[in-house]
Amino acid sequence: MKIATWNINGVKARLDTVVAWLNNAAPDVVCLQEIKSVDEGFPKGAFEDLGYTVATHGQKGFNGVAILSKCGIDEARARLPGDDSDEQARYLEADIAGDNGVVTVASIYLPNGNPIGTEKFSYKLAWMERLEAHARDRLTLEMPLVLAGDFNVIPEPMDAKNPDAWTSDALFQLESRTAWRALAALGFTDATRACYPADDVYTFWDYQAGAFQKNHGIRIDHMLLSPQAADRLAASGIDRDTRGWEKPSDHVPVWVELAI
DNA sequence: ATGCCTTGTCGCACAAGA
Repeated sequence: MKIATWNINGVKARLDTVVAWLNNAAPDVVCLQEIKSVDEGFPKGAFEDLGYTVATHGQKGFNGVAILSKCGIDEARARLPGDDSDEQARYLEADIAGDNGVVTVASIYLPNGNPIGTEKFSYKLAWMERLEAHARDRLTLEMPLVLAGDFNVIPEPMDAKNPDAWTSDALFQLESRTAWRALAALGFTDATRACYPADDVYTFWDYQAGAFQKNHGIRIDHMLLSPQAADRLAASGIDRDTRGWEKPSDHVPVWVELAI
């Protein structure tokens, strides 16, 4: 089962690009972030025509996540537990059956948190605490689980072309990185880093100042695998070329191939 | 030091992104 994640920065602006990539990359399951659409406005039919079952958790104008699956969706659950007053659409998980078992896949759009020192940063950290608590719960099931999405965290200096440029950014704060590490330490495998332990691999390049041309990138889109998912990891990759396409997202797809 | 682009919005500039 090939599972991918991609922050598309607006589904309406990106529909043709996403469809072209789907035809090319042929993933079985896709987690999308920043759809920037309400559920009713999501172009479900365009994806159903390609054989995908579609689940969305949308919001007007900002945020919004979705999951596409060629293996159907047994059950989908929106919203991260732990704060009923949180109205931002940033979490959706789905149970998906493969040929050799069921996997739970989560599409995550973790808060950016900038600027630091504001309620946006404390919201990010609180959200990460809720994510850790939920992940802890799910891990007790001892089932294949994939946490996929835009985590808005640069885990290590090697995950940025120019780490010094990010020292005062929420993505690279010690608190953000510590929360990421605590989450991973529950027993997850960072699939990209496991497959590319020493390479400069990035998933985001800013639209501004020719960042992609200078390869001024950062790695902030991640796929965390529970032990039962990591045991079945066959391959992973980053579809960097999509950043050079016409009308690109500022993020690129990240994927894993699991024997499920 | 600042803005650099891009998207969506009851637009005719602005917020938010990272």
